[in-house]
Amino acid sequence: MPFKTGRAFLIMARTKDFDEEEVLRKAICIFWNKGYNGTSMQDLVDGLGISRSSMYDTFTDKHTLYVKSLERYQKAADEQVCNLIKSAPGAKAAIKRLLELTVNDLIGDDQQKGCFMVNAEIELASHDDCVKDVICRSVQQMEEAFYMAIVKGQQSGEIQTRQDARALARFISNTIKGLQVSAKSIKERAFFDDIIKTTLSVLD
Amino acid sequence: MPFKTGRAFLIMARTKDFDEEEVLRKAICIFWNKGYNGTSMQDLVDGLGISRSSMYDTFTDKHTLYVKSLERYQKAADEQVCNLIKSAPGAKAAIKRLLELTVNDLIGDDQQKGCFMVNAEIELASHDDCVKDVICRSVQQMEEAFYMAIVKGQQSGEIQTRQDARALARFISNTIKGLQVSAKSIKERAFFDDIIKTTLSVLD
DNA sequence: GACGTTTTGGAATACTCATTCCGAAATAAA
DNA sequence: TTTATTTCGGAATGAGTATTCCAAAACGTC
Repeated sequence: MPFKTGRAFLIMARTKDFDEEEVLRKAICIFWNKGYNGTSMQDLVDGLGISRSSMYDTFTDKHTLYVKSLERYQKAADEQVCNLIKSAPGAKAAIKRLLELTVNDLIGDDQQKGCFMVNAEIELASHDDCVKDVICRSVQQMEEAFYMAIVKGQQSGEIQTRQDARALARFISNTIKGLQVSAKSIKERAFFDDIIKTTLSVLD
Repeated sequence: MPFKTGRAFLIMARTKDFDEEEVLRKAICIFWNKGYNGTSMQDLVDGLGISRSSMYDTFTDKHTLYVKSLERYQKAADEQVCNLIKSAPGAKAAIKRLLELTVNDLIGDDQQKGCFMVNAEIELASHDDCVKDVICRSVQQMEEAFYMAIVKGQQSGEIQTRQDARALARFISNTIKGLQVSAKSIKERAFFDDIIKTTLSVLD
């Protein structure tokens, strides 16, 4: 009972030694690298820098921590994409920059983690409804962001109108997913550049 | 010692109760559905229809069985693609049919297993050199099959020559990988049709 | 500084995992 | 049928798993 009755004054106790957000960032990296089934609670204890009890106390259990990590990653990724699209001079430039940045990040990662969202989709989407929901939200948001950018691009004449904007948005999303898979085993930039170049040609 | 010395006559013993190939087919399905880390030896004992000791006796251990399953799957998939390309009337028709067949298989699978090769690439390629080798061989063979078909298509004037054949082959491979990821959480045909349609438009 | 509460580290628990082992059953040739 | 050998089923092993528990340390308020 943290409150005293009568004169209601709070009795505080020991404060948390760690920053929950920072721990979550570390958890993301671990799950991202080794997957859900590939990560043990011991791995997390070793990597998060907090004790087992603090972990369970703060994040309930492994599954809850995983989903929370995934949601956090999804939110950050979505914001990044939206900001990039907003700040770019036009729709085509936005998509070009996004593809290039994605490949840069993928290639630059020595651990070859790929994309946390894609990794989760492959490992768990068909067996874990909770994870599936996060994935579907992410797919939806991504598609919608591309869709709106492409519609604008088509209105301004920057992007061809032979294909409808929805199809183009899905096509771009699909290309990105493919890149994120290949980055798991391939590191040669030329390989990715070929795909980016060909993909962008569809918009002309 | 199965051989007697002197007059070299073989002494035979009990024969295996199961067909190794058939067991391997079952193993493929189980690993394909649940992944390497998600599959326990108990799952395999239950699913393969042979005893634990027969499993270890025939396939050494879990990892060996997994790699053998993956190799078998890879070989069958490669043959299927090559046959399809050979039998199709032209390069463009071959690629179109391949994309459509792939999506049909993906959507038709109630378990939403996706592609065993892609699943393995995501789960293990960056941590398991043995698996990585199988993946890379598969990627290479697939790209090469597309490359040769596309070169022919370009020579016959069926496929545009603005992009080089290597880039187009990689682009098609990448599209397929994307589809195989999305099939893990999406089942609406329209979604996949949009991507196929847009992808094929690149060849015109 | 003392009290009441929370956090913390690490031991303890209960379970599942991959792998090994062993005795009994099966089989082909002698 | 006997013999030599292998397969087979299931129990046994030992390491690794997620989770719980507890006593001691930490801290804000009194």
